[in-house]
Amino acid sequence: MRKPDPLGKNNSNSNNNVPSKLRKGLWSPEEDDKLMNYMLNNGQGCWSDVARNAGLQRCGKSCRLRWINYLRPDLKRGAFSPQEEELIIHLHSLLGNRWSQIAARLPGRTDNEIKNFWNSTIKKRLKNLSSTSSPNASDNSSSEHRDVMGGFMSMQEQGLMAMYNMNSSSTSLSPSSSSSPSLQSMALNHLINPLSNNMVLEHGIDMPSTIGFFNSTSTQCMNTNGAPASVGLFGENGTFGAEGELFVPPLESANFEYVKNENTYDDRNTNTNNCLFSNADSIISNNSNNNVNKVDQLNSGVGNNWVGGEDLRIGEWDFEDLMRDVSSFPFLDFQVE
DNA sequence: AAGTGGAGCAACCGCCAGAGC
DNA sequence: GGCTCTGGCGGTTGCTCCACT
Repeated sequence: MRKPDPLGKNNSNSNNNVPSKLRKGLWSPEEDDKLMNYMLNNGQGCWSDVARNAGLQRCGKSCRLRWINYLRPDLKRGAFSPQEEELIIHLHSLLGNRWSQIAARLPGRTDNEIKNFWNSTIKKRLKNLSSTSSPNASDNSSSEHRDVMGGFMSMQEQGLMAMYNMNSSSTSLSPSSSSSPSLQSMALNHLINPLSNNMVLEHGIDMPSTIGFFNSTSTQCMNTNGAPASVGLFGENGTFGAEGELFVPPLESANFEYVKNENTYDDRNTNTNNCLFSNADSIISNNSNNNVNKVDQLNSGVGNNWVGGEDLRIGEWDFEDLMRDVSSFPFLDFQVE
């Protein structure tokens, strides 16, 4: 961690337009208080205005980061649960280093947090595993393999680990070393037909019949065989999904307003809001309203909407369902460059 | 007790995209 | 179309803590 820079000496800011008096380094408790109070009273606006109006000698970007990664009231603190770890691995295998999109599916977690966790912990485990695995890891005689998290690896992951092992001699095991999709993502992509927006899974990957996905041009939630899935149909008014059924939104879906127990959730402006809803009462499409988040909505969480008053919490998710569905869900918004 | 190295993590850096002029 | 500003994102840095020797 960096020391606070009370005199603002260390000021080679990347933004050349920022005056040199701006502070850098660790945030002091006083600065945190200022920013927190300002955000709670005024809500999010232009971040450079936030910095100025809150009386902070910080650039807007710094304020934004501090708020998103540390001060936001809906942040979940503490160690990652095994379920979260497993979900991160699954999502990373699908999305690569798209931390913000991974974070969008982990309520209360930030992209920075997940990125740090991956780089410091999971990557190391994968590396250790790849270095200790036999070179013939792709020769899977058994149907199930224990993965690094102690759970059973999916078919995709077994193949991915095989790719890891096959490539470990020629690459530096760097799924996070570039902005391109990770090795896992690339491996996974081999399992997905890239020619169709419907992305039919190949090679006998099992697709749960009760879960569908959205193609990029229609609102129809499809099954792998092209038939409508049993959940996830958008209606003309944007509502969909029977109560109690699992809905998995597409990554780059339209903005939604999540309504639960009369608490309206303003899900705009930030793409850290998309969540997997296991028991949403209703979800209303919300494409037109670009209002700025307001204080009362901030109090119920800008970014992810999982705060003290909300009765839907991470620990209450059906992670078993979540993992099963996510692991086989062909998210549509990523491409292999 | 002192030194050392790794782990964890907050924050910065640099790039990019979109909006506005 | 070009420029500037702003927000967002992924990669990286560097500081602190802590276990180990």
